[in-house]
Amino acid sequence: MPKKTSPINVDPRVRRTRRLLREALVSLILERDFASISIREITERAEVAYITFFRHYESLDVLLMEVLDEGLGELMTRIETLAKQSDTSNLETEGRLIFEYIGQKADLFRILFKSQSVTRVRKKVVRNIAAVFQKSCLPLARSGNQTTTAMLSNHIATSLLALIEWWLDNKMTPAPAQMGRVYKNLIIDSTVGVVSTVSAMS
Amino acid sequence: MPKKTSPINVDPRVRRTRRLLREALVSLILERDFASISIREITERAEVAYITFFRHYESLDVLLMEVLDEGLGELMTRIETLAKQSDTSNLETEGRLIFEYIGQKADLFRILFKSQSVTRVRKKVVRNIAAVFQKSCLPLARSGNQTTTAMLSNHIATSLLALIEWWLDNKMTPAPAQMGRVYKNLIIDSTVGVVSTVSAMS
DNA sequence: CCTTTTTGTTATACTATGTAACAATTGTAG
DNA sequence: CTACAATTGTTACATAGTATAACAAAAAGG
Repeated sequence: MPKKTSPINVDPRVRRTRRLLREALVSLILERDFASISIREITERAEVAYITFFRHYESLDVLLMEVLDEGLGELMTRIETLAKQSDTSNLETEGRLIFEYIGQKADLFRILFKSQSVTRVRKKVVRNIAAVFQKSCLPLARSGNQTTTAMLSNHIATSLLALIEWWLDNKMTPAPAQMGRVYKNLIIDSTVGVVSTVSAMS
Repeated sequence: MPKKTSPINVDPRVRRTRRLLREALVSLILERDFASISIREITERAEVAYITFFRHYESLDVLLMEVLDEGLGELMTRIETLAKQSDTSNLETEGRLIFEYIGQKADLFRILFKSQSVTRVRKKVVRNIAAVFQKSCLPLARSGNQTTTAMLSNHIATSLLALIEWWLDNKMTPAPAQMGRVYKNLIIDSTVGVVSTVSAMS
């Protein structure tokens, strides 16, 4: 197995520097606007030389991407198992698990939604989630129309993200168990319920 | 009637300058990223002195706000009439009118969704739309729970915006008439349908 | 312990923001 | 038409951030 995929052979100084820069960006972005954060400020908080930043990242956006990728990968795998559920009770349970997970990594998701100038990242996340539902969610695939399935999976993806964002803004109430029910009823069931109606379009 | 609300008494040079700056920003933002656009570039394209920008706007964001406010006001009034519809056929018709209107002012809405660093503007728009539905959409108000109505109106607002964004990205197909039906079935009816189920939460 | 790699220090070029003083132009009122 | 007022243009300058380079210092690895 190749060692390049899981870089454990990295110089400890490099690991330390990159970790310090990530942590500095996270702590800053939770304080104020992403747009107002400079590379100088990040390196100062990380207690690292200014030029060191450019030895690891070509831009601020790349660092932000790395920070988000830290946790979004796990979210995607959870959403995949979510999308494959067809049983009613499992659907609700998996919905609960998603919101419990988000509650644990709340800081990370606050960054995803809060940081301005990451519309691009958000769109990418929406596309990924929509693709997962388009593949895995069987009731949607049953409607022959290509445009319809694309539109409905986009609806599910954006609705899920919007629900997560609202939940974070609403101090994470109601509890995850109730949010799991909301996910099932409001997002999945109601969308699946209109497949036959909407897919009758030309 | 006060003249301050509709400033017709403005110096024609001021009107001209502000119009040139708005047009320059719009043409630039449709070409590339908002983040990469500088004030210098805007003033050059507008054929206006650099310092003149600061005589009218305190920042680039303020100019962007003015550009968006040009057209979003009309959208909001249309959405208000949309939210008040309870008749089934009217719901579909008003949905069609919304998408016809968006098709006409497509450039403006592309700016709303495309321009990075306007997450703040987007959130504000969502809040405004959600407030309209929370007030006007009677079936939602029937559920006593305050949290539920806030969540559902947020769901409608974000779903509508996401559907508009998807429609613009999809080259404005299907036609507005079909999108009107989608609006009715996917966003309104399915949301109203789960009110009783979801509002049974604590 | 010696070599390699990484990091820190310092200097520099470049670009953009934002302000100020003064001249030139344009609009307006008499 | 003229004189006054307001706006705009020109030039200069202070500040801040990006990005790169050369060389010294420190840390990692054999």
